Amino acid sequence: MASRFFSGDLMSETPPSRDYHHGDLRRALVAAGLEILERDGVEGLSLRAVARQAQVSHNAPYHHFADKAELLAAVAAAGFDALSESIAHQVAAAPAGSLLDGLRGVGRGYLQFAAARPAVFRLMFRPELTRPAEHPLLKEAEARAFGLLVSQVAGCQQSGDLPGADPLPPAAMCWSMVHGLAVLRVEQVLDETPLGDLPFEQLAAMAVEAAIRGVRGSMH
Amino acid sequence: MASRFFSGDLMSETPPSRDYHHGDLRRALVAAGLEILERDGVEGLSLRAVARQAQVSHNAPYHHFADKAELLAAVAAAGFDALSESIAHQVAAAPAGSLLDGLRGVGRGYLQFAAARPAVFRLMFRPELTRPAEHPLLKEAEARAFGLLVSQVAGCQQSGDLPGADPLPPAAMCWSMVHGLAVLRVEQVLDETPLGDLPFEQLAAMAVEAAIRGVRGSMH
DNA sequence: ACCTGAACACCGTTCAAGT
DNA sequence: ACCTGAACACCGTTCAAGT
Repeated sequence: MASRFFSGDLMSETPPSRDYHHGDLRRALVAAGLEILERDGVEGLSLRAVARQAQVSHNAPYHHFADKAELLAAVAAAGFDALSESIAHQVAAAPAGSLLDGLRGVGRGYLQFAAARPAVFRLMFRPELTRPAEHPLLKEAEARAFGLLVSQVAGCQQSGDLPGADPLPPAAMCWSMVHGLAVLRVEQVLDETPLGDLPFEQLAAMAVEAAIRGVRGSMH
Repeated sequence: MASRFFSGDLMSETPPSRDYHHGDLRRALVAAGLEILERDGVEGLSLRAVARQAQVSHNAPYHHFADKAELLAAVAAAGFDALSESIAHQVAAAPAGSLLDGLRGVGRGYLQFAAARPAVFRLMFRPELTRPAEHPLLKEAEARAFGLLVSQVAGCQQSGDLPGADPLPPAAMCWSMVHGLAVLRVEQVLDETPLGDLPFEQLAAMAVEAAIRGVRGSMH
């Protein structure tokens, strides 16, 4: 990166394209996509806009991605990795006393990520834009994030803090609860109801507790 | 001035061409939008495609809607009315014993609607396409559906089946739980996880029960 | 209350011809 | 591993001129 000097003129004579020619453009395009998401949201995320943001021609992306969906899948995969980080961070910060606190951390990390990066979160759950079935890297990133939840649930089951042996059904319930609130938030649906007056932090805490309670009941 | 005669005209009795010229095109466009949703999903729902489906020129919709968002808002409003019907139907079919059964009916009606009409459901929660803040008819249809949930929760609180006096927080929790599962379903996210093997009907029943349990706990 | 038809800027995608 | 530049079909939106 030290080879780039912009000092003043954006269109300098010495091309900083050395890095690009060695395969860095792929990463640059993903980074450009994330920047556009933060600035303009999913609506502004066109292939051509990403190319402009990365300062390459509008068809340069086709050397690294088969089509728009493949590019957006890479951006969404980066989003799922960031989500996994957010979850892992909250799990690590949870008190070590009860294993349920680790599960609470999963929910907090999920909701905090959605609130902090709503545009990325929205892209992550727009399969018509990312076509996950065709993009293993995205499915794997998705599976890693989901695995954090499942392993926490399984841990709670082994310690007896949660009933049952199969972690998938209770994990699905926890995911649904927390995902539902996250979606209502990032789509700004709550703003259009009387719920808009309630602080999101409070709703988030309630959702995490309600999910735990809902899942502690018998799930035969 | 040739009048139009359709052999299978669903809105019979009055001459179709006069209806169009007296404002029936609005309804025809909404119906066309719903048909396109069923056939091609949200992705196929362009203004021009709706006009084609209604057999009018591509700019005819502008006589009834300011722009694409206003048309889609009308389609989404029809969707929320259908959701309200689905909820009301399930509430009415619930056993009259416990008021909690009415609340269970709300959840069942919501999830059944999402599973039966996924494309309409997806449009309903795409505010970037419908701009609800600018379209009172949509917000009102949304409020009617949400009101069915809130009034059921309030009833349960008055009968002592649910704790608390303010129905909004528990309503938000129930909504989040059921909405989350609905979204994971209509976006086909469950298909990409091990959860795809579980039958949706079973997940739906579990979600409704988990929501009730989660909300019966103390919600200070 | 519509119609046809043209136009504009934008999009995803595909070329052809270069460095 | 890129570039320019053109092209295509599609889109939302706005005209102009008609019935």
